[in-house]
Amino acid sequence: MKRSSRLSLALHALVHLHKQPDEAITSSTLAQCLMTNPVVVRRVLGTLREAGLVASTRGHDGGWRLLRPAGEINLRQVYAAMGESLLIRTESDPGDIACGIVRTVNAVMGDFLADAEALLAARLERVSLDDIAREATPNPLHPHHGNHHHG
Amino acid sequence: MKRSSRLSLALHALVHLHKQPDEAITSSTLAQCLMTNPVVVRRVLGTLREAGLVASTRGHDGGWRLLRPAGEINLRQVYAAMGESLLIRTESDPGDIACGIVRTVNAVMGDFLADAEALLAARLERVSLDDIAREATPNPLHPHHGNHHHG
DNA sequence: TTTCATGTAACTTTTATTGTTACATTATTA
DNA sequence: TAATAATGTAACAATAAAAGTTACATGAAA
Repeated sequence: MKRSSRLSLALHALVHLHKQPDEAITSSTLAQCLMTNPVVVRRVLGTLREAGLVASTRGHDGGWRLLRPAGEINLRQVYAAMGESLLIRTESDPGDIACGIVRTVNAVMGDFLADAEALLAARLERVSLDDIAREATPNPLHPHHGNHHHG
Repeated sequence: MKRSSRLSLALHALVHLHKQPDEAITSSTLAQCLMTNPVVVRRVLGTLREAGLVASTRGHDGGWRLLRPAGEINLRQVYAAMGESLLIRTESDPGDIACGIVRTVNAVMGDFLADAEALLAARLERVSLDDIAREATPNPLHPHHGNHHHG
């Protein structure tokens, strides 16, 4: 795994958990699916656990499970749980703000990004984990071309 | 300069050029204002030049100028010129797409981000360089609190 | 008590960005 | 034409952020 983000790792793991609800999946197994390291999986799923989306059990037959139906988990929750911004940061470092222009650019961009953030969150809320899972195993009636969540 | 992005550097430089329209400003002078290196300034402004927003002249009394009135330059143009995405990339590396779930996650997120990108671009288009420049020298009638471009 | 799993700290590797040096190119001016 | 002052750009170094790895403690079940 090179350029992936924790967000897409999280989504990928959640889909796997959703598709195998009967038994817990270990970090090692997930790591193979996600082509990464068990510790990385624990780090990512650990933050999802703090958000109440998954649970982990230790010891024999331990591993990770979904705590809620996939239809009740939306991407906004996942994205919020990961604490990542979908938007880049444009602020300069603290030493720079002596310049009034820098402050203004930061302020304008900050306002813009805050607006945009809210906008994106509202859109993410409309995509559920189940939406993704359904696309991952296309219904024969709806072949898997790119007719996604638009609208 | 540590965490700044090329986008905010570009905006900062453009405001400076706007505020001093009478003579060209050199990379070195701008570098001092932006607290960075002349070469970095050239790199950033070089891409803005390709987009037709600024011009550079070499030799004696050379430097950088704005090519258009600040009211005709909007943030969408700047952002497009810089070739940067405001959104993070969530795609995994090519080796990962053997997994159908990864492909689906990538596809869904890709669609979402493409939508979001268009949305943000439309909003950026409504902010002009002049808007920023005016805030940087607040009109006494409109003190400089955070009444920015919302709406 | 052995085994298997997570929890987590510490460290290394990798990648992207930024900063820097050096020098060629071009334009102006004395 | 020579000196000067600027950009253009390649090549490299430094930095920071992210991911990968190792090692081991902790907890639960057989």
